[in-house]
Amino acid sequence: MTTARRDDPSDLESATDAGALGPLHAYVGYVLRRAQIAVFQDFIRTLAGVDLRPAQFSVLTLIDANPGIVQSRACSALGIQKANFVPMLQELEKRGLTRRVPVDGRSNGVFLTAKGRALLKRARSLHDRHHARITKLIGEPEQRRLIATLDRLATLGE
Amino acid sequence: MTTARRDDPSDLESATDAGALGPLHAYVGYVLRRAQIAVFQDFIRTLAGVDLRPAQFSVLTLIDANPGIVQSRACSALGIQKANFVPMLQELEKRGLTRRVPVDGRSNGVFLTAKGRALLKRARSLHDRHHARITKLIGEPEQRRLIATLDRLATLGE
DNA sequence: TCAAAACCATTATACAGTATAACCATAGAT
DNA sequence: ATCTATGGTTATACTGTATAATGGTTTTGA
Repeated sequence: MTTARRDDPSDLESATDAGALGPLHAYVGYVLRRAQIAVFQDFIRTLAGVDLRPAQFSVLTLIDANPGIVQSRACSALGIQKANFVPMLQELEKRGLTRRVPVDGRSNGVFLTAKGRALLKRARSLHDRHHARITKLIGEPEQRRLIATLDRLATLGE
Repeated sequence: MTTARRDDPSDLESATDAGALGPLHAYVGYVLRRAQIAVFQDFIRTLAGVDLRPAQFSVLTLIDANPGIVQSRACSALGIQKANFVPMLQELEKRGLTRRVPVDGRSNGVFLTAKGRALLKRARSLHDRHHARITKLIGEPEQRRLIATLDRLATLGE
C-alpha cells in the first residue's frame, strides 16, 4: 500500500495534478479548501494513535480551557450547531473522556474526565508534531501572518 | 407554535463567539477550517442566483479552461475521486451545462454546452463580487501572499 | 402569581462531501 | 492472444453541516 496509491500520477508534478487548474488557483476559496483538506489529512494521520478527529480534538481542547462550560456556549464558541454537538458528546462520553453535569434543570456543564485529560495530553504531544511540520513548511512569521489573515476571513459571515 | 423561536445569536459580539477558544485560535488547522467555512458561505450566498455550489463552479471553471478534458484527468486536477465525479457530471448534464463525448471506448471528454458557458459567465460576474469582498477585507498583497502560503500547505499530503 | 416568552438539550432527518470496493468494458503492452 | 492497466460507473458508508420539532426549564413582566 505504499506505492501506486490512487490513480498513480507518477509522471505528474503534484499528486493532485496542479496543472490545468486555470483560474482556480487564483481563487481564495478554492486554494483555501485544498489547503484545509491537506492540513486535516495530516492532522488525522498524525493523531491516529489517539483516535481523535479534528472536531473531537477541538472539543476536548475547548473543554479543557473552559471546564464546566455549558453546551450551548461551547457550541457558539466553536461555531457549530447544538444539535450536532449532542452525538459528539455522547461519543466522547462513551469513551470516558468527557462528562456532563447538570447545572440547573436545562443546562449541562461539560468536563474532561481524568482519562480525557490524559488522552488530551497525549493528543497534544502528537499535535505538536503536526504543528511543527506546518511551521517548518511555511515558516513561523508567515504562520502568524497566516492565522491573522484567516481570522479576518472568518469574519466574512458577520 | 408559530412565533418563530429564536436561537438567534444576533446579539453576540461575533456570531460564533470568538472568546474562550483557548489554544484553538493558534492552531492553523482550526483557523483554516473556520475561514474556509466562512468563505464558502459567502460564496454560496453570492452565487445563489445561478444555483452553483463551490464544487460545481470549480468543475465548470476547469472544463472551460480545458475543453474536452477527460474525466480521470479532471479528477486528478481537482483532487477528487473519480467515483464522486460521476454524479456531479450527471447533475450538471441534467441541467444542460456540460456534455460528455466519448474519445475512445473508455474515456469521455467533457465540454461545456453553450448554456453552460453562458451560466459560467454569469457565475463569474457574481464570483467577482465575492472575490472583491475578500480582497477588500484582507488587501491585495496579502491575498497574493495568502494564496502562496496555502499552496505550500496543500503540499502537506505529498 | 402566573402565563408568555426565551432557552437548553435532544431527537430525527436531510444533504453535501469524501472515501473505498467492486464491476465492466476497453486500451495498451508483451 | 493474453495479461495488465486504465476509465467510467455503481453501491455504499461515514463525517460534517443544517433545519425542524419536542419536552422540559428558567426567565420575564403584566
